[in-house]
Amino acid sequence: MHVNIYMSERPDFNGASHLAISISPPIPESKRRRMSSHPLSFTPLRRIPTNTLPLPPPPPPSPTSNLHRTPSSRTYIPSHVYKHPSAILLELCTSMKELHQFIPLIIKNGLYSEHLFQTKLVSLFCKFGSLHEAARVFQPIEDKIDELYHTMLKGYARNSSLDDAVSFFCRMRYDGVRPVVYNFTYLLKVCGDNADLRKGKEIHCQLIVNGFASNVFAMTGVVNMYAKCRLVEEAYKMFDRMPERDLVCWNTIISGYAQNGFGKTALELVLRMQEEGKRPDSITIVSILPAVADVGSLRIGRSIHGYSMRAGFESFVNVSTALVDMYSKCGSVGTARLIFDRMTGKTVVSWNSMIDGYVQNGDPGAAMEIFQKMMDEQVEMTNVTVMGALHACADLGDVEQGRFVHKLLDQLELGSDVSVMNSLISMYSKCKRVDIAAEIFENLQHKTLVSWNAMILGYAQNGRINEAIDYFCKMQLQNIKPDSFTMVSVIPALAELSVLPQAKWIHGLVIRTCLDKNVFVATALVDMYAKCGAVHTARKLFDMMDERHVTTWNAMIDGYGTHGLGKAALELFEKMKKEVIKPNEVTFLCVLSACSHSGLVEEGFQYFGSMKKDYGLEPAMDHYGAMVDLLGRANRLNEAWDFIQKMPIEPAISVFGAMLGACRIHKNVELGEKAANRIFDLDPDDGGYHVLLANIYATASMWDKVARVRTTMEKKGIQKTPGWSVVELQNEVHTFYSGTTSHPQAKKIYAFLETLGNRIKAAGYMPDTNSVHDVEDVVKEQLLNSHSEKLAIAFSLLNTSPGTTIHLRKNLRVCGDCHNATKYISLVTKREIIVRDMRRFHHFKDGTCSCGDYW
DNA sequence: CGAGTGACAA
Repeated sequence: MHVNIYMSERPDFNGASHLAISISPPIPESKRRRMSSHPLSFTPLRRIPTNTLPLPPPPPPSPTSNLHRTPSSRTYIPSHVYKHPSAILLELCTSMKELHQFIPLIIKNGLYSEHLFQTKLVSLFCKFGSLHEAARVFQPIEDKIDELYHTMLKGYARNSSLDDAVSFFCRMRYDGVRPVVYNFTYLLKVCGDNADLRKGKEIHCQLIVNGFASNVFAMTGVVNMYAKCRLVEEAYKMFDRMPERDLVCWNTIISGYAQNGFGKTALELVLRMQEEGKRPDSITIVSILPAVADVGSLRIGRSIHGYSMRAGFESFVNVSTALVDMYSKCGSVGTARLIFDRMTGKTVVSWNSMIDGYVQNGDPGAAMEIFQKMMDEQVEMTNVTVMGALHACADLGDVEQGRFVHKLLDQLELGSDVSVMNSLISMYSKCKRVDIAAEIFENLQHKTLVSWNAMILGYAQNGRINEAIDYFCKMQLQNIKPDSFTMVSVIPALAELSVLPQAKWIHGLVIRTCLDKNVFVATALVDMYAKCGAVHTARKLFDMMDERHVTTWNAMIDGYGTHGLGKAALELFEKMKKEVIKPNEVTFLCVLSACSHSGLVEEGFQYFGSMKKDYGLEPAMDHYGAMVDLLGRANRLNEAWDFIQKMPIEPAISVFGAMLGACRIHKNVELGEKAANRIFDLDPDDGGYHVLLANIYATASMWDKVARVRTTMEKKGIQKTPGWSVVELQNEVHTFYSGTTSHPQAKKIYAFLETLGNRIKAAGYMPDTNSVHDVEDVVKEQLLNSHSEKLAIAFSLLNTSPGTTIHLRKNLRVCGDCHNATKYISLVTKREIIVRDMRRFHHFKDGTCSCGDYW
């Protein structure tokens, strides 16, 4: 190392070692340090070093030179002419190790007691992050110059806690050091970074007391501090009061608005700054582009892009990266890619933005390609990269790629990053591997709220409702307060359970945690109440909301639809249009399904047409499926089949599935076979549709064909989804499967069903034995009687007091016989029975059903 | 000496 050689040769320092100090004027009494803790407090404050070398004449001041700043009481030394040797040496230090090597040499040269050296040393220790060593140098110095304090304060502000910085500032004041403006700028920055408003305000006061209230630097710091504490209004007040405002100050207030979600105001301020003759620089652009993304205006984005090009900012990596981000957030991922490809010297942030851009635009495959390319080019990744890649794997549902990224974590030493671990939990959950997600979650050392949320959502989305609710309770036992995300995960799980008391419980909890005003949470509640059969409660909640999202309207419309209240659904849709809420694809899906459940065929067609004509929404597969369902249920099967033939896109399984379902209802074997064949071409192994086809044959007494379907299923090992029904009783959820005998009350239930059977037969019920074959009529009846739905109803009747409404939920569609039987049961027992099946609600009352036998 | 791009869970 050349520096060491230089030192060992004992160079000639030209005697300029302490020029700044030796010619300084005497220290006024008022500035003397209190050194009560030091036994030598009476020693002269500024001793002249004993190893003084002969002084050269002071160099002439040069007006153009970069001035070496010292307090005004001392002489300015142009740095290019003169530099303190210890300063030169220390400037060559690039690491803590080198610094430690230098110190003995400097002590040996007798420079340790020089102020410039001391200050430089403190500064370097701070720079390398060792405040402890900096303080060890600082503490014993007897005659501390102001700069030493300022340097030490800077160190505390940059490396340590805000408390340490502030208390050091107090000590500095106590020691009689006069604060300079950059003491405040550093402190304000820490207050801002910590969002510590209380301390920020104190510093602000101190700043005023010390006469910096009109200083641009200080006040920019104040503006920034308030903005970072989320008080943009206050920040603007300070900004507005400033007598003069430079570019940095404008940038500060603009990014303040942008970062607090006021993109529009930020953009307006850019216009105003230009009116005041300030040209936006690259930092203005980088600050404003996220605001453009926030507003989502491609037009404004393009004009800012144009400005940047004219101003020559294109070559700045950060500007280009911000452009990539802006374009992809405005939905123009192609343009983002063009800019990305043209960039030279991409940073990891650029790569990350491109990956996230593709993920946000629903192209996880392209995101993974970029990720692959990044690995090929050996760009060093960050946790953000990995999170983006995991998100893409999750959207692809590709566990293998997800596992690959997971393995990469250990090499990157990101295995301890909570955010990354949370992304892993989400990825595995979305890839249907909740088991792995749960393992990661259990092993996670410092679980955050987000970890819990990800885990709860994972369970909820994988149908493991009980675990979702379990974890929700567990997290509260660990004193972790749920937020809106938790609620939005757990409420749909309860909606799936369809149990009213639990619904009310979570609603209460939402109110107690003050989350009831959150649109997403409130929407989830509306949806949940509708799915629990309490559609009117849902509507009350809907009406009480101050703010409604499209999804809120969708939930309510769908709620009416599944309850067979087609008219109410359409009225609400019209109201939505009047309130100028733009319906989306999902809205139309809800509307069409509402029409379908209520037999409103003409209305359905009208809305289907309006979708593209009035709203420019291209019908997707599900919309075609809904139309086939609409025609099919209304027994217009031939029209439905024609409709499928005329579809502009290749019909998928769901469309033929709707057709097959309609054929089952209306007992049409010919079209049913056609639809089934198309389904089995597309997916030969679906259990549900095989059963549906078998049922069609059974209804038509085509037993040989029934047998053929059954054989095919057995050969291929296709499983029929077992039917289940659930009811809630005194905070316990009871699940019944067909023919179950394991329930503690099983004997009682079957006995009760027998007497009940006689009662409803007396009222006119005829068991639909047609759909069962090969066995005696008595056995047929027994088979029908063991359907999960009847078991659940019997159980509820046995265990609730007369007059109580019965709610039950089943996974498949209600079968014809159960539907008919339930009508009679509601009549003879004078009970209201609400059944939620796979598709809709059935309200049984006084011998009729709300679906009007139309399901 | 003050300003600045990406960011986990719906």
